[in-house]
Amino acid sequence: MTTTNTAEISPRDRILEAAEELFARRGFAAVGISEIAESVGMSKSSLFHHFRTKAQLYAATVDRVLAEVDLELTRTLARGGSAADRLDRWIEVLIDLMARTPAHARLLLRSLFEEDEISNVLPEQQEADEKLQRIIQHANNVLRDGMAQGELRVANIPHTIQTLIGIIVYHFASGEFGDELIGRSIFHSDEVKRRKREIKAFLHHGLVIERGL
Amino acid sequence: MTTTNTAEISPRDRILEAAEELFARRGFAAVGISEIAESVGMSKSSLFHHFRTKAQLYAATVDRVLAEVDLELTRTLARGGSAADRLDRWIEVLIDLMARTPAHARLLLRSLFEEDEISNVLPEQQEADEKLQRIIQHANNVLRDGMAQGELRVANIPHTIQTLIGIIVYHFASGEFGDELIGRSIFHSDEVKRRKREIKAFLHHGLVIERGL
DNA sequence: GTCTATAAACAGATAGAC
DNA sequence: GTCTATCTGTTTATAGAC
Repeated sequence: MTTTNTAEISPRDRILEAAEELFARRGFAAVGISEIAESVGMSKSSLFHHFRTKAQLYAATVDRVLAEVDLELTRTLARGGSAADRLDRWIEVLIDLMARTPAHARLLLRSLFEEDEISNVLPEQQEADEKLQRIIQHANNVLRDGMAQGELRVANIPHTIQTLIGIIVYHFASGEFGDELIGRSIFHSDEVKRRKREIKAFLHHGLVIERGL
Repeated sequence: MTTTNTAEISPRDRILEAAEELFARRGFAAVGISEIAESVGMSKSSLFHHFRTKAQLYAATVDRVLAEVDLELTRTLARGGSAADRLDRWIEVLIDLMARTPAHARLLLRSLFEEDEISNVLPEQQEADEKLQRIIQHANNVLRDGMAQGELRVANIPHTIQTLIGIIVYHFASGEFGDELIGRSIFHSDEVKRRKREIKAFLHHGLVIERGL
């Protein structure tokens, strides 16, 4: 058994994990390299051996999250089914991912609404962008199919995607505010289940009761 | 006519306006005092004459946004009407506010999902918190009334509030990503109208068409 | 691959003149 | 109320030993 034991976590991945936790919570600018190094139990210099700049580390961190999201969504959609079923699974998988790794939700929200905090020409940044495009394309395809086949109400697709992101990603990124509003941790198992039920009910019935019925 | 001419904007407000624009776009940590000072055409020291610390300036900036949101929501809800009508107006007013001042949406989203980036004991922070509580309480009241009177489907109220925030605030805070997804500026007048229509349709009909109908 | 030491730039904040 | 000059600490990043 040499150093290529797959059971051991590489220094690179330990750094990425610590970086995700910190960047997710406080954002790129508020987190120092020394803080990440301390959290992972290394010196700053060792960290710079694995990532040349802070920006590159951040981009790699975001890329890693988007890769996981893209992978799981691609996998569940490949199973096929009706558009309504695939939409259900797209939502379910995304929620499970956010609920399992709270840092993912926050970092994903940051990657959506923070203006490019970093140079924008890093290869890691471009790869992350492509993954984000694929994630959105998945939703696009499902919604298009569902509307074409009469399973979904005809609506503006990009706006519908924004609505889905807002309903799912914002909620699980809302941290202390969300906890206080909901009354307990938004990541509590029962509360995650409740979120799924509430979203499903919203998608099926809306909120306002039609007077004409 | 002395220096108390109300038509002139006070240095304090000019600072707050410049700070909002910068903090909204890049967050507390990424914006330097000198940058704000330069943007407003002052030296750092002059800025420190009006606000003792950067944290206090940030808290005052957030407080100012929440005060405007709270004021407009309180005003529109005071006009009364059915719960469904008041919900419509709560949404309409919030959207108009976000659409009119893009920085508001981003700063509001930050105040919701960023963990207290500042000391948490500043009076400005506490005032902002109270305003946020009032904004949420408005939604709480409207939803409670609507469900009690059969105008709204019975749903979990905190989760419904999270859904409304996600649908409205996240969308208008989504910046470049939103623009790219939608295909033009999310703040374009027609696109804001479309957002209102899409949200209203979602609230009235959901997204999924029931097979049993 | 990890470390100590350090460079170079910049941050928030203060002193004190005008 | 605004300025210039400065203090003090921290930042990202590098040099070079082991």
